[in-house]
Amino acid sequence: MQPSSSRDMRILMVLNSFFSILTARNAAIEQLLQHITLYHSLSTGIIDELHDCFQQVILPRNKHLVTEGKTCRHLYFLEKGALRGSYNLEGKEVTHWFAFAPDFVTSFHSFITQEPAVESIQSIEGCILWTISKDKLTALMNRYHEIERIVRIAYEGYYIRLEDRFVNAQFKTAAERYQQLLTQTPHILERVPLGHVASYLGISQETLSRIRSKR
Amino acid sequence: MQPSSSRDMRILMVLNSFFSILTARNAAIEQLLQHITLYHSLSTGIIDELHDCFQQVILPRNKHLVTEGKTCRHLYFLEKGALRGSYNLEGKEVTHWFAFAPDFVTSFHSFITQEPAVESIQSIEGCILWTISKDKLTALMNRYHEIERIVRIAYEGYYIRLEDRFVNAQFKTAAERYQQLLTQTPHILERVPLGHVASYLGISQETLSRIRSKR
DNA sequence: GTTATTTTTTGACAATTGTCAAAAAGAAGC
DNA sequence: GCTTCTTTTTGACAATTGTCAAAAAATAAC
Repeated sequence: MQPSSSRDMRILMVLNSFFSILTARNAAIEQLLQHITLYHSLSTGIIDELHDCFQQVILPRNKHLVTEGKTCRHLYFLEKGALRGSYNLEGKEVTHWFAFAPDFVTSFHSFITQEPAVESIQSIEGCILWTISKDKLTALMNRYHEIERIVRIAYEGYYIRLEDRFVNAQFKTAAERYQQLLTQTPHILERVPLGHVASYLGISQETLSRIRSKR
Repeated sequence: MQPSSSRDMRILMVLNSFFSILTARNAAIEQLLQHITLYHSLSTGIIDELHDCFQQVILPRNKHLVTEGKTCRHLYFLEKGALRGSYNLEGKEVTHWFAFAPDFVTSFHSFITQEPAVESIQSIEGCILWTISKDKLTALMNRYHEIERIVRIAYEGYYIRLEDRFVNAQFKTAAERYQQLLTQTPHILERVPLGHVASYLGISQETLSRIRSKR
């Protein structure tokens, strides 16, 4: 038995986990920064501010991030994992979107209007998120034209994405929508149970099952 | 016969029409400015710039503003009249939105990405519009944080509007969608032929007719 | 490996909505 | 007024999709 070695070992483990948290933290916010850079370059002053404004959130599987009826005061960056936004429609819970890392997520209607959310957001995998309050984001946008621009550009992208889904929902048949899912976002099928995919496509689970069996 | 009086008359008429154009022009851009103010207040320097950047367009009834396949390089403010955005879906032309003055209009996908438009925009009434090119708008956004902000806020509003329509298209029945049209946007029925309203609601004209007759 | 639990598929039938064709109603031109 | 053109409604039938119930398959728990 070697007490000192055992003690060293424990210290090392503690230090190790400490550093891994730190480095994980840094690596993580780096991912957020890198994602933002896709929209627009960032000046160094702003990078420091962003470090201060975003906080990490760990969300286990099948937990609520946003609950129907409560006002959503935060924007989230999904670094790892997957989420779904769902509606309560006459007692039935329907999925209307999925988010996969890396992406920004919130209950947009509630976040924008600051009215109670009509949708819920819950994790379908264990998630790592970074969150910023609406107040802080607004302050950042007031102070930095650059941030306002990033948010504007982000909205453009989210608008187009939504428009595409609207046109599909309105004018395409169930089979066509499934076909498009297969070609454009096949990863959804690999990470989400079919029941959720069905309501995401706006059809019943049985119909989706039959569409799938026909080829 | 009184030549001088007649000449005076002619001069007066010319002057009159000149002034009426000017005042009409001013009144019109005032409407645009006032509409923008709903999003955010404007400082005086910017107001002058906006006068220079926007140009008036008169569009008679049933004319194209944006044509499928051409890239849309302009944003429009609809001061008077009504427009519809339509898709060519396997030979059939379907309406996916209406715009009524006052509102901003463009083929968003094309305007944002600068790819060829998949939709057309045409007037369903005689229209007065004010147009600004994407280049000029970008320049304005670069120069004025304020303009960037207005655009960002505008996108928020348009996003919410679209989200609402998406949820309806995806999760509500034809009758429910018609009912919502009746309560939320009844003016559409008064200004648009039923065939267009039907595809706007994502149903056939015959089905819409039957829904209407049932109450 | 066996047992529970969850997810997916299948069958039978009903409801909704679409399609095609024709009639009726309304608006516009003369 | 009458005629022409457009818009809206109606009828008959087909196609699509939903609902309920049960079986089969897959996954998780022990």
